[in-house]
Amino acid sequence: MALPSAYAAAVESGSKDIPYCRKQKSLGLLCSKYFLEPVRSRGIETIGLDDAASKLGVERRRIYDIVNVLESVGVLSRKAKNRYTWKGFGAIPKALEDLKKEGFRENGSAAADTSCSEKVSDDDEDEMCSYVNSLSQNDKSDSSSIPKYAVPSKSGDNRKEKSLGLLTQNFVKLFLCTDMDMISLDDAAKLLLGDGKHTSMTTRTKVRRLYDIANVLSSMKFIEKTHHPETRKPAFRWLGLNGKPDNGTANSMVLSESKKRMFGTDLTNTTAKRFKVDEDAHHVLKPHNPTRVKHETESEDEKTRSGVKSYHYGPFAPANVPKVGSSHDDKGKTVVDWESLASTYRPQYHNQALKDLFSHYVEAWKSWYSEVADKSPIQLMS
DNA sequence: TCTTCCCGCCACTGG
DNA sequence: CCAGTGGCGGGAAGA
Repeated sequence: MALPSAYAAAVESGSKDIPYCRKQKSLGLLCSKYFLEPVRSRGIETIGLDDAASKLGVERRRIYDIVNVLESVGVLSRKAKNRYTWKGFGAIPKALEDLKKEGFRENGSAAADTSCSEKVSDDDEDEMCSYVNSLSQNDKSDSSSIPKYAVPSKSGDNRKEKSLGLLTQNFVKLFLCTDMDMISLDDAAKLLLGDGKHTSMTTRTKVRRLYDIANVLSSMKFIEKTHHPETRKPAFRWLGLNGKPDNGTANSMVLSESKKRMFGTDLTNTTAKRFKVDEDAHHVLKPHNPTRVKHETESEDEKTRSGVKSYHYGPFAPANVPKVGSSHDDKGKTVVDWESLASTYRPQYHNQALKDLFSHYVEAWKSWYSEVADKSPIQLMS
């Protein structure tokens, strides 16, 4: 039953010296305590919310939070009222792949935005705006291993638009579809979930939610908290499938996590050195592996473009792939003509804060890019 | 003090 | 109508 609170209950029952510790109640801890650790030893089955709540000694409300983010990453799926099915970590690669594709696809239709009035001159910025802007839109793609928070009907459904699940997916997309490798929740909050136009959720609230999300994603080793090398500001860095609890089959991390951190690296500070590109840039995230954008690993048309001075690389460019057939062909070639697409979609932006933020990122990217461009061709082993 | 983020009220939802 | 869900933001623990 939904005991009000383990703490309160304990107090009532007489155990006078229970040292309430907030950290023992953190979503991340709860998540690993009940969902992650045990699940590996016990068989794949279904999960009951009540069971979880009582076992963890927390109120039901908390379980919803955890379950929502787990579901948005494919680990769980709602089966029925009070019941969730454990999909397992094996479902993650597919889910991430879907999210990534979805992210790129959304980008394509972003141009159909409601109010495109302002015309900015800086192209790169436009692309970034385009991408992130689209994150706040609902989509209706056909992939299906992850819950779709669609139904962009009328004004009434703000509920879903603000859901923790959607926020989680968009947060993850930020890493998957962008070369951002590290970002502060504050920036993420600014970037995600609407541009304030219609969404009334305040940044502060969004940040609170992002903390919730970050906690459970951390417990799953999707991300890790660190500090910006220079600023010391706290930020989260993407680990992807590398830190994932081994699921037996080692192939899970092969696809989908084409770029980013190489295997074995445990984050501790493996890539820190790479972050020394621009001193004058105060941004938090670091672009890297610009050419490695397509979700497939094979291609190597990188050098083809690396000489050009354009920044129309993938992650921020719309990628509405022509797409063969219809359903899922995980192996589709996502080679797109970024250049032309980029000039086709000229999204607008009307949020000073975001513009500033983007200028930031763009600058960072540019300096990094140019440096790498004429220094040596990117070479990453695979 | 500033950051992190748990708690639980209460509005929605769907059965 | 009611039980299940889950936004949302106050405010307290932690650093």
